[in-house]
This record gives sequence, structure tokens and C-alpha cells, in this order.
Amino acid sequence: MPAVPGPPVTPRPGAETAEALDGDLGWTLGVVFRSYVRTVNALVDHLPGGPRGYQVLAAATQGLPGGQGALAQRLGVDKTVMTYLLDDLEKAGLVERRPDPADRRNKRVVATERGRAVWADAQTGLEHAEEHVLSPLDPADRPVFRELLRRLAAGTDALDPANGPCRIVQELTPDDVPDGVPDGVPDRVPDGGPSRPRRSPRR
Amino acid sequence: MPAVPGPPVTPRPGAETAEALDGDLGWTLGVVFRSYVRTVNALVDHLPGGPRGYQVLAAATQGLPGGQGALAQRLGVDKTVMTYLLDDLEKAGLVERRPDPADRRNKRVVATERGRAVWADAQTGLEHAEEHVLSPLDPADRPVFRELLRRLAAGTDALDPANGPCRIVQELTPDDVPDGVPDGVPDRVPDGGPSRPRRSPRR
DNA sequence: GACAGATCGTATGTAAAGCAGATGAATTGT
DNA sequence: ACAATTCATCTGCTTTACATACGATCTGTC
Repeated sequence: MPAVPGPPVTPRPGAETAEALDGDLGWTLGVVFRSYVRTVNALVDHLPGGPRGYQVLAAATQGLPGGQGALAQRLGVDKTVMTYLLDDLEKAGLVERRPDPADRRNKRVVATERGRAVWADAQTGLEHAEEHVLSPLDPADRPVFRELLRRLAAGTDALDPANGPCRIVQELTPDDVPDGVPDGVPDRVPDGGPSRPRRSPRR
Repeated sequence: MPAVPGPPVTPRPGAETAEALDGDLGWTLGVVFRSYVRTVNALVDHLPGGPRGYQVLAAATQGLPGGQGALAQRLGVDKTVMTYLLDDLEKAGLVERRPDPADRRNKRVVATERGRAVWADAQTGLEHAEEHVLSPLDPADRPVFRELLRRLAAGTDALDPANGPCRIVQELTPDDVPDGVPDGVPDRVPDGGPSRPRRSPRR
């Protein structure tokens, strides 16, 4: 599981111990990201599936086309995961599985009235969460940061997935190491978000 | 891992994906962070334990005081995890467990000669990785981004752990939530040091 | 000195989460 | 009508981590 990249060995910045880890970028990036993730998790923890439940709910509310398989692919979760994710959401009365009249193999995922309301509340909370994360920054700097981050994300998106890590790995990896490097780059990062207990004993 | 915060779904059916992601802080943050994580993972994937193995190796190289229990707490991993983490590192000949003469319960973790060499290589790679992540940015903007991120991380650290999420959750969480809802806040690592993404135990 | 209690590292059992493959229902093509 | 494909689901297995219990060791008190 992709864990956190680089917590510094020295939790206290004041210590003179060599900050031998990743200078600052990895650590600070991790701190900010985890802070945001924690906040988001807390905000959507009340709905089944946690953050991913929220994503599914959002998709259902907006009435995206396609069945739950397409939804799973879009969200980057396994189709089997989507199954019990929807089980829980349906059990909670937030979404419904409706067979697609056009193709009865497909099951369209639609949000219930209550599901839409719950989503709207969560959505509001998440908007506040963004500002909450940026709050330590001077108000004038926040748009600057947002813009830089946006540019970074855009550039990264184009740079990374194809050959970025592979090349840098080939370039830098020592070859006196045990086994080879499985340079599998997942099109989507498997996410370790909270999810529901598996498999209800049916039948 | 930490769940993906920002939904990849387009907020409006009319809008296209690119636009949707623009203003989404959580999404862009996630993209950049995951990009970095992927790169780091690829760089340290060859050594046992992956990123955490690297962290342990770094700690061992620097000769931190304390036994492996203290090390585990500092790194935010469970002590039982640290056991087989060290097993693998020791099996690979990168570290050694030496009983502390002062307290023979303790086992000090020291890096072997080869462990130090491997760590140095990985360290070099990680430094390059940072620049690699920042590469989409104009060279002049990179220090700016670093500084903003640093300030953000510092402020977040002070803002978050105590009452940040709690307050915002209490403030924003709707109480018309589905079922009996323990809107618990994911607990932090008691240490106060940089925390790792802890999974809140799902009822 | 000897005992009780605490602490360190380890071993074991278990639970969660995900993935690959098989299954059943339904569609499409020939 | 038949085969091949697709969709959602179910089953089995693997990985990972936590909680607990255990032996070995240190520290305090008498």
C-alpha cells in the first residue's frame, strides 16, 4: 500500500539531527495532504463507504451515464468493491440500483431524495474544508498557492503516468539490490480509504 | 491509502473534466501528492518494507537512540509491524539487531555497511524525485511553492491536531445522518509527532 | 537478596480490504 | 438458434495490520 513517503526521522524541527530524509517537499506535502484527508474523512465518515461513498453519492446525484461498472472504473475502484459499496449505500437508503431499461444487464445508480440532501450537506462541508486547509496562509497568498498547485497537477498529469517514474528509476536505482523493480504504475492509485465490512452472508 | 478526496466526477454534466478539476484543491493536492508517492515508492521499492523500510534504514544509519520500540513509535508504525519489518531488513543484510548492553531488553538497530550505501543511493534518488515533481513548474516559481507549502504545513501542524477537524466537523456535520452515526474524529497518534494515516476502526 | 510489577521484543490469532477467477443473467452478432 | 461478449455478483485467496498473550529482562520495595 502506498504509504506515506517520507516522515522525517526528527519530529521536532528544532533538533539538530540531520534531516537526512527528503528535504522538505515530500514531508510538507504529506503533512498538508494528510491534514486535508483527515478533515475530509471526518466530514464524510458518517456515510457508508467514507470518502468513496461520497464520491459514489456525488456521481449518483449528478446522474452520470453508464452502469456501476463504468462508475467503478471512473472512480478507480474495483468492480467487486463497487458491489458492496453500493450494497451499503443502498442499505442506508441513499442510492438505488435501477435496471437500465435500454440494457437490462446494466444497473443504473441513482440517488434517492435523502441521498441528494446528504450529499449537498457533505458538499458544503467539503468546500469549507478547503478553506480550512488554506487558512494558515495569508489570504493574499491562497490564490497563488492554488494556481501553482493547479499548474503542478496539470504538468504532473502529463509528465508522470507514462514514463516519469520509470525513467527516473532506471536512472537512479542501484543495481546491487535484491530483486528487480516492478515498475507497475497503476493508472489509478488504490486507495486505502475506509470501507465496509465485506460480504453479507446471503443465501 | 488515504482516500482520494476530490471526486474525479465532473461537477456539472455540461462541464468537461479539465474545468472541473481546476478549482478543486483536494483533487489537485491529491494528484501532486500521489505523483510524488508513486515516484518515491518506485525508488525505494527494491528494499524490504518499501518506503517504511527506507525510513527505518535512515534511522538506523543515523544511529538514533532507543530500541526498536521507540523507533516504531517515532515512525508511527505498530511495534509488531516493526518486528517483521526489521526481520526483512536484517534478512537483506541492511541492518542488524544488537542487544543494548545497558538494557538487554532493548535491541538497538544499526545499519550495516551495505545498508548505509543502499540508503545513500536511495537518498540521492529521493532528492532528484523532489525536483522531478516540481519540474512542471517554472524554475522561478519553485522556491515560491516550496515556501508556501512549508508555511502551510507549519500552520497546519499547529492548527489541526488539537481541535481543527473536531470543530469544523461539529460545525458542519449534518445531524440528519442516516443511521446511528458515530461521527468520530480519526484519532491521532498519541505521540504528537507526525502522524501516519490511521484507519479509523470501522464499526 | 528476593519478590512483584513494569517494559521490551516476539509469536499467534484474527479481521479488514482487495484482487483474480468463476458464475449467472442478458445482450449482440452471425 | 447458437456462440461470444458484457455486466454484476459471488467465492477463494493473499496481503497487511492490529490486539493479545507470552517469555525475557529491568526496577522498585522490603
